[in-house]
Amino acid sequence: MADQHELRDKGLRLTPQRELVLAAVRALEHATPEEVAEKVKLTHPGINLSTVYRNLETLENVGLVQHSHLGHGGVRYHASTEEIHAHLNCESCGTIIEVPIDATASFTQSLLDGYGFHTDLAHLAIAGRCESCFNKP
Amino acid sequence: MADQHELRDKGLRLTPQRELVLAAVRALEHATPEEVAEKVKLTHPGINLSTVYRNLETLENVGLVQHSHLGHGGVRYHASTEEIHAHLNCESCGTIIEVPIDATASFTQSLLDGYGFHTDLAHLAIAGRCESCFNKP
DNA sequence: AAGTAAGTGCAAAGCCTTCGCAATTAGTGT
DNA sequence: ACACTAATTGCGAAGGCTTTGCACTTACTT
Ligand SMILES: [Mn+2]
Ligand SMILES: [Mn+2]
Ligand SMILES: [Zn+2]
Ligand SMILES: [Zn+2]
Repeated sequence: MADQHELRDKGLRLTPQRELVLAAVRALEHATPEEVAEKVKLTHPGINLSTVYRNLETLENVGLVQHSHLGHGGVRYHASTEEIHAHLNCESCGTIIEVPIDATASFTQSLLDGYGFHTDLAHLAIAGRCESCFNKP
Repeated sequence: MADQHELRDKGLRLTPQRELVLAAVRALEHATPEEVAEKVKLTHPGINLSTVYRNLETLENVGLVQHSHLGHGGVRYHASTEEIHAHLNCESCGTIIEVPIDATASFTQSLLDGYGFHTDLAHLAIAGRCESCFNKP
C-alpha cells in the first residue's frame, strides 16, 4: 500500500479511461456524465459512455467524486476535494451558485432541532431564481 | 363563468379521467404519476398513463396541483390547497417530512441577502436522514 | 511470461416521460 | 334532441438517460 497513485491507493486499477474520467470531473466542475464523456473523448476518442457511467460510480464509491441533483436536469458530478457546498440553481437560466456549507449551518441546525432531520444540503440543489432572472418579466 | 365546477372554472373540460386524476392527487399526497394512475384505475381501469401525465401537466398549469422533486426518485404531485411546504426526504427510508415554509424564512432570507437568490424551497426536496435512520448502523 | 480478475466496448434492455395520430367525447349552438 | 368543433383520450412508438449482459481486452499478481 501507500502506492504512488491515488487510484491504486483506493484499490482501483489504473486505466487510461478511469484517470481521464477523474481528470474531467475535476476540470469541469458540476459536469453531467455526457459532458465528462465529451471531455474525455478529446484525449481518448474511443471511450464508451457506459464506461464513463461505471467509472463515475466507482470513483464515487471510493470517495473521489460526488454527485448532486439540480432538479429537472440530470445528475452532476464534482470532485470531492472542492469544499462542501450547496447549489442554488436558477430555474430560468440554469446558473449554479455555490454556497459554502457554513452559510447553511443555522438552517440545518433548525431542521435537526425541529424535526430530528440530519440534512445533506450537498446532495440536492435548492431551486429558485437568480437576481437578474428575478428582475426580468 | 362562475360555473359550478372547479375544473370548468379554470377553463378545462370536465372529463372523468381529469376529475379522477385530481382526486387521486388530493387523496394520495406526494404521489408519483404512476401512483396516481394506479389509484385512478381502481375506478376507471381503462385510463392510460399518458392521459395521467397530460392531466397532471394541465392541472398544474391552472394551479390546481404542483410537483416537486425528491431527488433520485421521480416527480411527485400534490394538491395546491395544501399549505406551501418544503420536503425533507430521508435517503434511507424514503420518508417525507413536510416543513411549513415559514420555518425556512430566515434561511431563504439569508440566501437573498447573501446571493440575491430568490429561493423556491417547495420545488426540490432537501435530502438527509431522518432521526431513526440516523441512529442506525 | 502466464494467469486471473477487473475493466472496457458494444449492443440491447430498462425506466420514465413525451409525441403523433386516429378515434372518442365534452361543451356549444341550433 | 342533433349536429358541430375542438379538446381530450388511448394506443403505440419514440425519446432521453442510465443500466446490464457478455465477450474481449488489459492491468496487476505470481
Ligand atoms: Mn420541476
Ligand atoms: Mn443522488
Ligand atoms: Zn438565472
Ligand atoms: Zn429514514
